[in-house]
Amino acid sequence: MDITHLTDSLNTPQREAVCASPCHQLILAGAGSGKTRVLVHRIAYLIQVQGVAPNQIMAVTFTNKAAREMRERLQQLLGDVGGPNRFSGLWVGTFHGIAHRLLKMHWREAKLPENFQILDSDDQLRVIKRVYQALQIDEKRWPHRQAQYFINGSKDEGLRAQHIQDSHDPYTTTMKMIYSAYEEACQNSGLVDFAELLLRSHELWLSSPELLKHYQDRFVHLLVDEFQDTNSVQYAWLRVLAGNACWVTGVGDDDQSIYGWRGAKIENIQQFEKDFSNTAVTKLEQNYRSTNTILSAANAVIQNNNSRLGKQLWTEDGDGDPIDLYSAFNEQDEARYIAECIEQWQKEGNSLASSAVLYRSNAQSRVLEETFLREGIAYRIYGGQRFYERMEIKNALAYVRLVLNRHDDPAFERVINTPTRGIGEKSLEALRLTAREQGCSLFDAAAALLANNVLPARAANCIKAFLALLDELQGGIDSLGLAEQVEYVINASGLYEFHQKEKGERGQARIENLQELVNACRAFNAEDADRAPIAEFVDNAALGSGEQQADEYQDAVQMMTLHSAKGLEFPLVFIAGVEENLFPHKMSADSAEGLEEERRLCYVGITRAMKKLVLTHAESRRLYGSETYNPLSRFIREIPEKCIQEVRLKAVVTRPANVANVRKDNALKAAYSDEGDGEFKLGQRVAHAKFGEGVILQFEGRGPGARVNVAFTDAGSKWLMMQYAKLQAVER
DNA sequence: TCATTATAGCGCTGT
DNA sequence: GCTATAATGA
Repeated sequence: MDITHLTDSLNTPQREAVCASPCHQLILAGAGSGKTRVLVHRIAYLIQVQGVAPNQIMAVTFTNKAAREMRERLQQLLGDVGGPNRFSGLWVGTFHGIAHRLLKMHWREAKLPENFQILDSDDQLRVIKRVYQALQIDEKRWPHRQAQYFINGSKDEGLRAQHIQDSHDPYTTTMKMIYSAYEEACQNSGLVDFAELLLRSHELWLSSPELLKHYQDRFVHLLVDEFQDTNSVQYAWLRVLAGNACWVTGVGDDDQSIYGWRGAKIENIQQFEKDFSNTAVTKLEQNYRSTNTILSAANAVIQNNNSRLGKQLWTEDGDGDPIDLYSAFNEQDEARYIAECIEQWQKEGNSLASSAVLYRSNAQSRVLEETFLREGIAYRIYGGQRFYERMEIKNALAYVRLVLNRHDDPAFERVINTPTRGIGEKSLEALRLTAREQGCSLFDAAAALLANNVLPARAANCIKAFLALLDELQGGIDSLGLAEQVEYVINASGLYEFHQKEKGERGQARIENLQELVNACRAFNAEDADRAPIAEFVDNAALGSGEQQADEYQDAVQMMTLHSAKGLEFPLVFIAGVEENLFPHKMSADSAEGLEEERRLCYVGITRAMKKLVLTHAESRRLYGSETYNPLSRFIREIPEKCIQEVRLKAVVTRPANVANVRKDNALKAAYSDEGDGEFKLGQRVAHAKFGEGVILQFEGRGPGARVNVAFTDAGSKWLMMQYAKLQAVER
């Protein structure tokens, strides 16, 4: 058989991995070394050359994005070979998605109600808060977040509350108590959080040997992407499923392990070779993505980490452009510089979508966003406040969830008084109390209280009306299509009207989001014929796989955190806020492991860039309300000097830059051309009678009508008319 | 008793 | 900045 289409485009180590005879494989693939390509070609090879049936293969990823990409690339490779269903039965999905699928199919064995719902971390926190109330725990002494962290951390390690060692310290005792009550609350309401999906499906293997046997017999090849991100439960889950007769392929890069805080264990890579005998190890070190300069920087940075398996990326590509380093006065100036560079990039004939701005924390996106908006640069933000996490969307979905499962307490609490219908804290407290005493759901409690006639008339009427509404919703969605169902729920619940009455642009935005939700329903393709599409839609929303937004195809600058950039590549990459306390983040600075993880994150960021990398930092930054002055990130000093060129505005070069070549590139000409009037320059420190001292960021126009943008120390940044502002130059 | 409005406290990364 | 609580008004 002709297999050139599978091997043509591969280098020697890649080809060896793809064409290996059945065996356990560990592929250590550096950034940009063609990891996904190898994985996809390997699957195609198994099917087309080794005759493995598609339904004997499972491929697991971490993000929905990666799963989607793998599916698409498989389709490209195999699509025309054997008709549309050529690889039906092949399982491609995220750990969470596959675990969810298993639990849905085997809910009885997993001891879950058939219509169990997924809890996102927001919902989870709500449940925890309710547990605090029930147990009368002081949230001042034990912050809610701490309990959430404890619960998730325990689950990631495969530990139930009962497995937590009893000890005499109050911390463990309290946490164990909370964990235990939380488990009970979830079980009673049929709720499953993210970590629970994994833990539960692992327990499913252990408690149902015949079920496990079925899947062990079925899957002959197990392929796992981003292996360095697996946590203890995921690894245990894999090992059990693999059994003794399954070939496991792990693909990963220890240098890109950035989810330690979520329980990921790099050690799993080392453990792999011990647990699966005769593992063939392949290293992919040739990089096809970046210039030599970018790779040198990445290699130099990551070399400062101690615990590494050891890899050195190389490329046949030339040196390319140096890495630019821009020192901004503040975050406004930083954003302005980035916007200018992007405009220049676009003028040179590049698309906006070929550029990306990466940052350590989502809070940084706001200033960038405002600047892009002002400059008319289209942008698209990934992550941050996600669509399905918006309040109005969660409210709408809560109604849907209640229709599907009335015992879903978090959903019940969320909407019982949204829109306001006269059921306040007092009534709710009565419901909670009954639910707690009876060990039943809030819904049952409401019904019971009404039946017993123990509520004040007014509250009783309101609750009665709410329950009637639920009935009405349930009746109303029969025989409607998915989108119409959701539309109906939004209208009949009064949510639409509620948000319409909200003042300001906020309400308008929420209405638009709700409409967007209906659109998303319309575009949704249900896959599981056995389930109501609406139920599947809600689960999908909770698992975050509906992440596509409306403007997906618009040409726009891509903005995201460094974490969510993993696996992506862009010709032009900005990393903003390369400062101590921000990157590396101050929360990670006190531990060696924390710092090494930050460094790996930096490595991930650098290696996203194909042609050009720009690093920016701000000398002063307004963060969380107060002004901060952060020194340059240590990571910058770890990059060889020859790779970097410092870009500074002429106006503020008061001391010689310590890097040889200070460049006057095209992007900066725009800045030079508007140098302003006479004594005032960009970066000039000025004083204003009312606003105090500040720094000039930008000029617009000339003569008496000219305007100037000044970032004031106390008053924030303002646009002022030159002729009225009466600015005084301040000598530094 | 509930709804609305003003103020204090807290903040990383994400399935 | 946003959310959770406290104080105020209906």
